[in-house]
Amino acid sequence: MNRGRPRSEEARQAILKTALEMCMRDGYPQLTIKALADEAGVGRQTVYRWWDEKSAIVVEALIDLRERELPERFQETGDTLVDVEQLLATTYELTHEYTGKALVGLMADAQSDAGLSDRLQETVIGPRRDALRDILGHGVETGQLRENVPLPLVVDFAFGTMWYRMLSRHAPVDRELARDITDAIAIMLAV
Amino acid sequence: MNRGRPRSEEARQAILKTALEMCMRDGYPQLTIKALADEAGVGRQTVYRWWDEKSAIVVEALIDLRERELPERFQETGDTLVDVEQLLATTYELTHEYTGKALVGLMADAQSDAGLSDRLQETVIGPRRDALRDILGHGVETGQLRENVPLPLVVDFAFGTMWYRMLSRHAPVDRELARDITDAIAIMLAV
Amino acid sequence: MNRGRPRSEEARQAILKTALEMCMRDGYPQLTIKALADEAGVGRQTVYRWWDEKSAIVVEALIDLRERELPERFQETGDTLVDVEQLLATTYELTHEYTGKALVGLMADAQSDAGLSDRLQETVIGPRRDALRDILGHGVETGQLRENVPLPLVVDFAFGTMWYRMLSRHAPVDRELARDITDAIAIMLAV
Amino acid sequence: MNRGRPRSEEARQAILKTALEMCMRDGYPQLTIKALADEAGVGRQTVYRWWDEKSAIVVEALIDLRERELPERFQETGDTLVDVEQLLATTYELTHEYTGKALVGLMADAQSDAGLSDRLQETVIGPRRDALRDILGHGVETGQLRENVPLPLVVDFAFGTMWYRMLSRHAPVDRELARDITDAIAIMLAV
DNA sequence: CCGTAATCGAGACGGTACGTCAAGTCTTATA
DNA sequence: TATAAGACTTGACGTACCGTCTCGATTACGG
Repeated sequence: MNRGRPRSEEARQAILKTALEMCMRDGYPQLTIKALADEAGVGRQTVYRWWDEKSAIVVEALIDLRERELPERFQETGDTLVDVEQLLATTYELTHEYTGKALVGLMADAQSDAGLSDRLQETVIGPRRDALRDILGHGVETGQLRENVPLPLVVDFAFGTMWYRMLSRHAPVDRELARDITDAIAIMLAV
Repeated sequence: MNRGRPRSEEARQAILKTALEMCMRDGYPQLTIKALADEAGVGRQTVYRWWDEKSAIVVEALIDLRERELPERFQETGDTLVDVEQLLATTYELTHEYTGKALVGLMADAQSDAGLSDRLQETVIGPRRDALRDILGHGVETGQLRENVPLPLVVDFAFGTMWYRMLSRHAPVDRELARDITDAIAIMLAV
Repeated sequence: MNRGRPRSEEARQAILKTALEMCMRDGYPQLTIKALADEAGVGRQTVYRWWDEKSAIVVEALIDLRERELPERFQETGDTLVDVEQLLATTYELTHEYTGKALVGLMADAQSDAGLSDRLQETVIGPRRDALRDILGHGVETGQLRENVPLPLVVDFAFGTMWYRMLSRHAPVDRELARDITDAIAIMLAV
Repeated sequence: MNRGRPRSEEARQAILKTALEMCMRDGYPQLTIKALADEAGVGRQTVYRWWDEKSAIVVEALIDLRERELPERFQETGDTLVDVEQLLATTYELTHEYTGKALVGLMADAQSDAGLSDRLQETVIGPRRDALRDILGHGVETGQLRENVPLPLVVDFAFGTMWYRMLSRHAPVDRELARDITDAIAIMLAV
């Protein structure tokens, strides 16, 4: 049976919230477990008891954030190009403002951590790709877009540009980019 | 007038070579100054004398590699689409095989290091973009490609997809991608 | 209220014991924090957490030793000359055999460290001087020694000779010296 | 035959002078070869070419100083007690003001360097002892002092007190001490 | 309502890499 | 050949964080 003191939800929230804040403020590499525990007002052991490594903390924090933020920002309309632009605008904004540094750090860590790579694929990369692809696929089905175009490459275009700009900062990641990409997709997929 | 013992070119080469090797083998975060010095058979102080931080070492190593490898792999033909595919194929291969992990690590570090970000822009990101844009621009000038298409976005497409795939590993970065991207560009820029 | 994991008395003892051993064996200058930590089987940080500098470690080790060794070796008899000789013999032996190199090193360090100088005065030099002076003073009070002799200079004689010989090694510091010095004091202070 | 550039006497003097200055100013342990060479405006190799270790430099500097200073400060009179006091006063002053820190440092180093210990005995400790002993011996011969007193112990008294006070700083080493010690010797050796 | 047991914050533990400093050696051009 | 300059390898310095441990104090549940 359940015995002993139950896990403190308060501590969990404080850790996740502080982790994201520190990522945004100082950058992912500067987020250390020690600093995180201190700033969250939590014992270091409490962190290690529930998470193996700092990437796991940040991933969980990102999922929590997504579940809170995405639904209330994005509603499909059925008009493919409108939905695409809306999805991209929402994704770009959320990623750029709140989770950019954290995600780049996670991706970098994943380069030498296959498990983390898979987890990111399942929880962050994949769902986003699926969402965009579903919209585009629906557009093809309803005749709004033409067939015989490799949709994965179109998805790569939309998200690849975002990542590329976030990494190299040669151009902004904003609402205007969402429109430009949508326009380009419209041309490529014009019936 | 007296200039003292000259810098050891041997040590410099050993450090740069070892740095790239360790990046490829173990990953950028696992490349520590101590391990690098030990494996290069060099005093730790010799590393610190010439470079401020490990990112500077890796950047210099990448530049050296590029100067050695790029010229002998890529020759322009004048046929825009051929040149584009050749440039992308060469860039994809070199980046994916030799410098991928190093570049991802550098980009991640650059998220919280403006100086490094600028240096990467000047030495790695910018030149690549310029090379592709020049080829595309020449294609427009010679009438091989149509006008009125935002070339920067096309460049984002080509390199963004590469970065996106290198980061998330959802699809390969290879010669086939170079052909697919070139095909897509051909469609977007068909006269 | 919560005080965390308590300090490890085991580690403390290992550090102090090893410090004295290394001083005796290798000499005070050769006692490095790193070597001390390694030989004591202790993390380096554990040393730095509790002591500012190596002199502080050695001083504490000397105090601990003195508290263990002195009481069981020296008991006053009331006969001034006997007590003097016994105190000197004990001090000479303990100093020469166990703590000589350590004390000389500390004294040398104290030349450019006023704080250390004061601490040595309080914990090592002063108490020794007081002990001898008390015995001599008692001898004067009880009429065993004559008055009107500057006792501090007599104390300087007894301990100065010890230090001088320990430093320059031109003659031994042993039981015979204790007798010779006591004889000389007997002549100087004969009633 | 002699070939090549001759040794620079200028450099030698600069090194010895600077070594003593730095000892007095910063203390013997703070005198590093690097800092010495820099402050003397001399190449580091020039130091290592002529001296094995820093103690050798300081010993040579002390000998040079003694040869310059002692003769012009001390002239024997034939009156034993006057000569004793004059010798002690001169020695105390010179040692305390100019060479104290250097000598303490050397003595400390000599604790784990038998060669240095011997060299100090020959060049610094021994000659001083001999000088005082000669004066006392002459006093005995001429009947100014009584026989049957162990002169070495008297010498230990005079110089031991000086060292003891220099080390522990519990009392000054000055002209007054020279008089007090001379008075005590006068009592001990009264005919 | 009392004991058992898992949690909590705190902080010491043995490690490892950091970036700095000086050691003693070497290699250059100049004198 | 000696010199000033300064790069070389080496190793200790003192610091920061790692991941583990041990403490008293805090909460739940089951007997």
